[in-house]
Amino acid sequence: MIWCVEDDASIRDIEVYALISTGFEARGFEDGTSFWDALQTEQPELVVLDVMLPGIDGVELLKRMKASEELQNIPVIMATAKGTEYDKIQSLDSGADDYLVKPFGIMEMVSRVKAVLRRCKRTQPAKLLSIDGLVLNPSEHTVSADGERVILTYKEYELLHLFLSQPGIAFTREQLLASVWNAEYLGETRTVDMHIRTLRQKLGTYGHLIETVRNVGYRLEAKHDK
Amino acid sequence: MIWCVEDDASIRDIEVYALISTGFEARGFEDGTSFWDALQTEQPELVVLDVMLPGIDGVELLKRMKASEELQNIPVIMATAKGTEYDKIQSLDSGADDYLVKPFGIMEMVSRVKAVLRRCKRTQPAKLLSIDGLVLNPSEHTVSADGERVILTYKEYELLHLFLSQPGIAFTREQLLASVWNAEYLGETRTVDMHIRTLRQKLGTYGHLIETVRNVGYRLEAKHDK
DNA sequence: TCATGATGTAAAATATATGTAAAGTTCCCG
DNA sequence: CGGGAACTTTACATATATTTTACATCATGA
Repeated sequence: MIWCVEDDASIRDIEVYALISTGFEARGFEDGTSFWDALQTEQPELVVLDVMLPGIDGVELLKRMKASEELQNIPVIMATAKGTEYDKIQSLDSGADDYLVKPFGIMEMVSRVKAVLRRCKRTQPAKLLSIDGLVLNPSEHTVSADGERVILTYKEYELLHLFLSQPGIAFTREQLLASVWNAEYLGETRTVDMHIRTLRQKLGTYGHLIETVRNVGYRLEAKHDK
Repeated sequence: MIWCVEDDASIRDIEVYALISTGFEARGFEDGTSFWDALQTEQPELVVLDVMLPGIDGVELLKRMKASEELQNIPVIMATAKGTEYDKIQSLDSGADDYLVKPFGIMEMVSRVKAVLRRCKRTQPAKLLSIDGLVLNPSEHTVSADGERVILTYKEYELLHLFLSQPGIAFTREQLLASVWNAEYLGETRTVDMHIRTLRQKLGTYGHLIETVRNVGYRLEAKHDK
């Protein structure tokens, strides 16, 4: 969802229309106040923000966003009137991710939106996978049980990652081998069981979450019934 | 908070209004005495000061401010009547940060206020990235461990910068290559490991903060559990 | 209950990633 | 040019992860 804050209705409509026809979801705001109110309940992926606005101006809105823990990670592109050199620099200093100088072509805006989103995607904190007190953090590549760090090897981590990403569903050994290992193993071997064992051990109490499905493989029980 | 000292009520109101609608907090004073009194209890971020004032004049107020330990760091923009070259020079000599020649456009004033604030912001201490006694100063491009300067090469610095900017996050070698090196990465090589090694060495005790995430890459441990 | 196949367990054997050192390369600066 | 610093590559050592082997234990159905 992209939000465009622009007081000129015709410009705003073009922006929103262009973004929607490019495949984004988009929504327009005509002043800083309505935009700021909406921010309190919902957060967009990116904001295109005009500097000159009735009510609260764009630079002030930008500063407020960057001052907020929740909002500071939302990328912002500032739109400034031509020639306002001070404004341009001020915007960047306040943490804008890019700027547009009016009058700008609508395709330029779209491509800058894409560029900024691409650039920021890496920085976005990945969400956590968890069940009860068992938490897996993909971006940190860490696992903790009730706050205690659990050191896992690569395969153990990958197994747990797979289980947590689809709790409750049973995986055959072949599936596990295909996901965590790359190739296929021909001969029957106890490799998977081995790793399941060490994983269970390291998870302590939470090891019981990994159930064995006889003749099939393993599954992570969705609820902790201990 | 911006303070405007101006005896002409209509000009003063426009100034205050323009600043407020730009997002600043602002307050007006009609003479030098009330301004000076207020300075004793509260300090603004910046002052727009008219030269011609009833009671104490602007240049005199400026000199007093610059003579005061507490007040000398408050930036001041002087407003001088057109053609009074003498006032202009005297203002700058006395330590004004900028000046406006009457009659000035209200947006010009706002722009100069922003510009001066921006200029002063640079002088203020930059944001540091640190964990424990390990400090990286982006504006100085320096690193120190427990106060001791650590000399790093460019790549080492960039690596540490990346780690410190996102503590706890695990970076793959590909990500590190993409961030610190710009190019793409062909074939397996030990370059990253090499730089991690030298970085660890130079950081001494703090080198332990850089953890290796087997099969993935490296991560800066957020807490120092030496 | 017993037989049987599947899974749990432990330790040894193997494979692999990373640490380390040193040699080779590039690039910059006088 | 020449010297040096930073960077890259190579080669080997070491630590750790993974796989195998062998056997114990368990669940299930006749």
